[in-house]
Amino acid sequence: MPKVVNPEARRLAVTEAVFRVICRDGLEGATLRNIAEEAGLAIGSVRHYFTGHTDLTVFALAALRDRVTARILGHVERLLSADPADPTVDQRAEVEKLLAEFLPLDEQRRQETVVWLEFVTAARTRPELQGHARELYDGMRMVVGRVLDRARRIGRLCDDLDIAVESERLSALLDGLAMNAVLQPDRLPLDMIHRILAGHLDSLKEPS
Amino acid sequence: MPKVVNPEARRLAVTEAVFRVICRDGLEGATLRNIAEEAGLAIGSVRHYFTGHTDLTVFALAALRDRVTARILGHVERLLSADPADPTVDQRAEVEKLLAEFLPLDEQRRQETVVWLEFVTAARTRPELQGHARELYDGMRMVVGRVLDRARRIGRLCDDLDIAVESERLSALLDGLAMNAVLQPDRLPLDMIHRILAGHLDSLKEPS
DNA sequence: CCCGATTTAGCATCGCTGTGCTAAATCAAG
DNA sequence: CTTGATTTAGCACAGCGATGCTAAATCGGG
Repeated sequence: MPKVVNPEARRLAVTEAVFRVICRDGLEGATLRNIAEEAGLAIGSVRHYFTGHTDLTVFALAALRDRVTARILGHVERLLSADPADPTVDQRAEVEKLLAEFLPLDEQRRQETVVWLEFVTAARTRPELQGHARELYDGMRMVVGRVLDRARRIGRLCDDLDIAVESERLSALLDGLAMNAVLQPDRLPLDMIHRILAGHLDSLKEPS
Repeated sequence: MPKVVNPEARRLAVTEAVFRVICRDGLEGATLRNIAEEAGLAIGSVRHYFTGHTDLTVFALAALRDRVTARILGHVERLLSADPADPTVDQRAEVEKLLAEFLPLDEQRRQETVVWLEFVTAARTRPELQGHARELYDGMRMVVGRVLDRARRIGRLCDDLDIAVESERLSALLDGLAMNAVLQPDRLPLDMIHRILAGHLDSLKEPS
């Protein structure tokens, strides 16, 4: 009987409007009115799918987490299931490709990085965001840790390195690069980012 | 004839109230009302020293830049003027101490780091903050670059490293560490931060 | 004492926010 | 076509923001 609409699709559409607004005006500018306008809806319509501003914000952060997780996990599967002895796959290149997924190297990842930065900084003073923000933090450490674990297993990681420390160091480097690439794009061109990541991986590998 | 008051001191006092409010509630909570209350003044009094909210914000960012610059520059002078041949000074330890000044290892630096993070992320969408934010960015690169330059001159830097790349890599690592230490203090304890920095410096030094 | 520039305080306005609530529009089923 | 649940739209309100403007309080000099 009712007008038929896919509610989940609507929520996703609104969520993408949220991302665009945050990218343009920051989380501070992500008001219900701005979001509704960006989504091409009336404010009342948006409120039909989200009980309030907090709900919408938390939902958007969860959606970001899902998006990032899905994108990264694809690469993780591909890397971790690869045969270390297969000469046709360049293990080092695969690792570099995987880790580059955490960096804003194209428009999609740039948008995700901006939204991520806005959310995690806001989470410091907004308890309702802390949970998902921490999930993003932990998820990244988990992935980086697995990559280093695997490198050690196949004998490509320098022996005198502590994986716990190196995992945190590499993660912090990626976070810092992502942040600076987004905040000062003029000062940090893409090829410099690539060279930094490559140089860091070089410093981790077992001299052969 | 007038009531005598040191205006500059007043402005500084208000600025410190701004820092405290940003630390507690984020830049979003740094409204004239909140700041005036934190400073123990009436809103009208604050407005006597700052023409508006924008002025106050920009002034506070400039004050942060001055504070950080002054603190770092002291260490820089001490390090750069030290005699490389003097066996009583541990060059490596001095460098580590200098770079640690960029990290939130005590309450003062923690507050500065929080305020820094709030400002630089906000500067992305607020043109009036871009200038000082960029000065902070460039200042850090300059200091780190000088440290690496000096290390190379005294033969303590691995020969096959590019200073421009390593300067940016170390800066990004410090930024990432600072950010994560402030946003996820539970996950990144102080001794881990020290071990990461120490490990990074180890990876840069010329094997002797 | 008292004058007056400086400093402090506060009122009034306007714009924007989130949100409770109501009402209209839509469209598949009967 | 009629029906009615779903969806869309929007009004009204209270709260908080910045800010133009006015008025009171302060206190060193004459």
